[in-house]
Amino acid sequence: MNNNIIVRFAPSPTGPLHIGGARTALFNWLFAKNQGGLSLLRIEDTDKARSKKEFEDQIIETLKWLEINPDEDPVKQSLNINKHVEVANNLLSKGFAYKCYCSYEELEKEKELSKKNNLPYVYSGKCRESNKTGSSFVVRFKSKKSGTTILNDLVQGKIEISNSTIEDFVILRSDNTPTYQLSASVDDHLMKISHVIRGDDHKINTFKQIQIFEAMNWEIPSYAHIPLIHSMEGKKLSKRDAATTVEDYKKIGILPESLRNYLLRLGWSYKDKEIFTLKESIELFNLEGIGKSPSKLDMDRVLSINETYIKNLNENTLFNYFELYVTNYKEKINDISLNKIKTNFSIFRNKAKTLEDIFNNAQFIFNYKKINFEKEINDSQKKLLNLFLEKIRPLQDHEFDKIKTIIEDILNEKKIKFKDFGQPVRIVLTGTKFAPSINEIIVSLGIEETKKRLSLYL
RNA sequence: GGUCCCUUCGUCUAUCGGUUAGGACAUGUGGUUUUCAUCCAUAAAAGAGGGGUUCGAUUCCCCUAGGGACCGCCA
Repeated sequence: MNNNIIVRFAPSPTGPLHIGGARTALFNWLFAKNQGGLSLLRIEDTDKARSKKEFEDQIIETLKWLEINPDEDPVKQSLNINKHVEVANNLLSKGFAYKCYCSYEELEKEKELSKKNNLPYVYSGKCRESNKTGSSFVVRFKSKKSGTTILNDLVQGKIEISNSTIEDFVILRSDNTPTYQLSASVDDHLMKISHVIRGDDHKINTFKQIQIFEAMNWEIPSYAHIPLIHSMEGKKLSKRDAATTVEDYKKIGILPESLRNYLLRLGWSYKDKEIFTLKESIELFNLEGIGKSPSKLDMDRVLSINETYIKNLNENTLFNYFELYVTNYKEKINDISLNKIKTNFSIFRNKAKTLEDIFNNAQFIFNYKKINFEKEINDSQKKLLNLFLEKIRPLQDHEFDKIKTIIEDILNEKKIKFKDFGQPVRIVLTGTKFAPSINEIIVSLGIEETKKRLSLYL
């Protein structure tokens, strides 16, 4: 165990876990596992208005589903607020921060003015030197005004920024609560985080947080900013886009290992390898393999990878997934039908891309409806069905192997092709043209049910 | 608008100065098949543009163009 390597995934519980967050969590977790370090989960719930317990639970639950399990119990940032305030006051007394009495209206005016003049808005910092007092104030960090700061990002490489572009950011709100910049810095320090792996959208924040670290004389962690996941339109993924939350994928029957595998290969690669077991991904993952450009979500690829896992997973494991999926997202299947599905599971899984496909493929077992007879079946087909029924009437469930001969006899007798026989039988037995082979249908239904369904039409 | 980042087939990506620029998904075609699917084979498909450096650039540098992120008392 390498105790020097500690990473964290720090979502805010303001919505369900989305796909970008899941990937960040995965990369953090894989990095820690690969390095023999520690992977922690910190719930950033300092925004009281938007944070919800249900989302916190949802995020933890979803990570569990993906088998991205933190090495320690989740930490709630809100429980640490006293420490954050303490640091703010410390900064204040050391002269690294100051009280700002500017009113909301005052700042709005400044913003408007710079917008009008087409200038970038940066807080003027006028309260730094003024002796203004008042009842309401925020605490701002004294950002460096000159020089440049270099961030050696583990993914992006060297990033140099002019300090003057970083404003005196707020670290304590007027209600004396800490802002994100402060809380994140303090907690990263307290939790001894060695590597901060997060989305690219945090890059500017890093320059702010580094200054807090420097002021407090804390050791600065390493940073890795991973490119964002874009929608098909090439924009940052938003709630409006389709399939943005992990739940969206769960709902259509994507397996956790498939989603993990897909997410791993989205923005990271190892040679030509596409399919990674969990063990392999831990062994092979590294920050160097992360690309620099944002990548787009591709549902076709998700489905394709899922199909690979559906085809290759051990049958019991897959059936357990299926059962769980049905209880969570579909109407209950009665025990007899479920058992039929289980004993003939390979029939249904072989033509499925998702668990939902398996469910749909097996529908004819538990959700059989008599079809519009007149429309689909003509008289000669009806005679065929009758003949077939008569021939299989004496059969028992263990005599499936005789069906093949019976069908061959009928084909010879009537001098027809299999298609002419198969089509009506398939429709009558399943209610759809797209179903497994006749043999498989009969085996999965059982002889009695087959007879029953055939006689419905005679 | 300012700051920063990015740019190889439609998509995810390989290439760490010399390759017929490779793979996967999707797509087209053909074959297997008891419908549908699977499976197999095969095809088409890419270095944004312009300058350098170099014997040689997709690869290194610069410019242009395009795209993106950030610019909250949200995180």
